Amino acid sequence: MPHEPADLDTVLGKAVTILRAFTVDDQVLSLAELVRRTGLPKATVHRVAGDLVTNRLLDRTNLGYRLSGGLFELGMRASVERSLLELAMPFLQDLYERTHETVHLGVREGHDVVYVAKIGGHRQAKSPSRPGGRMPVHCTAIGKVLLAFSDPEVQQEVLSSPLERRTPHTIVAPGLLERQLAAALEHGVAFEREESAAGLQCVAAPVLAEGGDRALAAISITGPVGRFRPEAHVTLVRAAAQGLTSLASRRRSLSS
Amino acid sequence: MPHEPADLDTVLGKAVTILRAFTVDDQVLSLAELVRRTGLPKATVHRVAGDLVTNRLLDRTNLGYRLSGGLFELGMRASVERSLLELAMPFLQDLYERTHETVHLGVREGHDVVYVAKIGGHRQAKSPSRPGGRMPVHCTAIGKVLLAFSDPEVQQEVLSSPLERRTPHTIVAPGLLERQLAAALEHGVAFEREESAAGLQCVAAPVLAEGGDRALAAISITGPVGRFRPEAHVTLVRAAAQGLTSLASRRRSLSS
DNA sequence: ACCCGGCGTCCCGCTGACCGGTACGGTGAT
DNA sequence: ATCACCGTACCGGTCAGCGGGACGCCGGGT
Repeated sequence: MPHEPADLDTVLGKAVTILRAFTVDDQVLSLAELVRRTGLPKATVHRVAGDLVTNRLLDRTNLGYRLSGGLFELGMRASVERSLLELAMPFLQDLYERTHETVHLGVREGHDVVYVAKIGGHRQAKSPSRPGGRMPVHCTAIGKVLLAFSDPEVQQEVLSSPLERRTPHTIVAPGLLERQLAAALEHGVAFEREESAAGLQCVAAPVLAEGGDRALAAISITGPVGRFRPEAHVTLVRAAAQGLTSLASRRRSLSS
Repeated sequence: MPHEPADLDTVLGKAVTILRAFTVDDQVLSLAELVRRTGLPKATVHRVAGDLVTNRLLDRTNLGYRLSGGLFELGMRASVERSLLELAMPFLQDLYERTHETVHLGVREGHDVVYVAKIGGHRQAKSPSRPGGRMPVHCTAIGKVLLAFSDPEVQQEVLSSPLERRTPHTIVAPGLLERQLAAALEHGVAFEREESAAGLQCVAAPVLAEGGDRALAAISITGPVGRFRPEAHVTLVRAAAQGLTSLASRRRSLSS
């Protein structure tokens, strides 16, 4: 259940509906555009958006509304991603410094992976991912490894739902995908070869929870097909992920 | 005007009041604790918090409520800090790699600086700053340089308000502070010597807006008193900040 | 055993905050 | 001029939200 449409019969529901109408690419939306996207009556959007502005969740510009800095502050206090980020930064840092390729940290949320951090230099491979952004689990290395180290039920849940094809190389056959998940579970790494975006390859390793069979998060290294061979970095990602795993086990940051 | 108390006579006001009751250190709050902090009636908090949970802005654990991952996603879409972060990462990255000291990116919001990013390694100097966190402008290098490159009115506004003393070295004399701001404006860098936390020093340089007289953000390098000399890194921060300045001028991400 | 303080949950009748159809003024394209 | 589309403002009906209060649960002090 990715998007429960939120309860539109309550102020709060309308408010978050409006907030969620903003995507990563659309930074600023006009009132009319908000009306279009949310399906709410114009007068309502006008009023609620106004309230959101006075409550500092939205900014008003001459071009329209946009998500405010206050919302950024709030989001950065979100406990799980916050502690994760804090613990992980040094490891991600190391990885970047040794490879100079793009490094990701992500968690699973439903059928998607949500990127918590992304580190890249000036010449980084141009990937569609963004911190706070989402990608389908089945077409990314991080997603696969997260799925491999999930409860079998959710794994089945994902595998049995229709798999979106992002590129010609995206794996949509559940059988093949299932075999890759098994391999990922066995070796503690997953790969991706141009399955989410053309010209990109990835390796990913899991950050494990206490028991060692469930993943809290995953780390990946991404590079362009030419210079970058995922196999060459297996030990590196795995080491980083394991380091983070042992560090995380010493902290409380889980729960349902 | 740091904290307009939000309108408590509206659902939305109550909701954000509850959300803002969470601080960086208090990741999970019980119902009772929320009641205490917000001053709202217990029944109200119970209901609104419940609504926030169904709207995926809060998580419910057996220990209490906490800010959810959905809020993190939302916050990462906030336009200004988002584009800033995206553009700045490579520069921050470079700075870290060359110095292996803690690197910050921050913006000003009222009398505080809000940290947008923080990069540090395993052995980083332990500073009180956190991404999404706040510090008073007058006791940090970033804050000073941001203030120096602000409208004179806001500068006066800050200088004429009581300045909190964080450490014995915190500058609370408006006169001295004013002189430092003038120097920062002239040289394009500001310093801090154990003014926000014991044992830490900083250099910061401004990322300038189109006109070149107002700062959008600032970059800083932080290190421990022993091995770290701020003066040694002046050219480095300044170069990074200028690089980012020219990059930012080619993008639309300002406005009031 | 007993009580007591603090917790989370639930109930329920009153009321004013929210709703959204409707109308108005401005602006740019045709 | 005309039109389409925008943002803004009004306003009366009604129902969602309100919060005092009561309840059951737990743990710790006596």
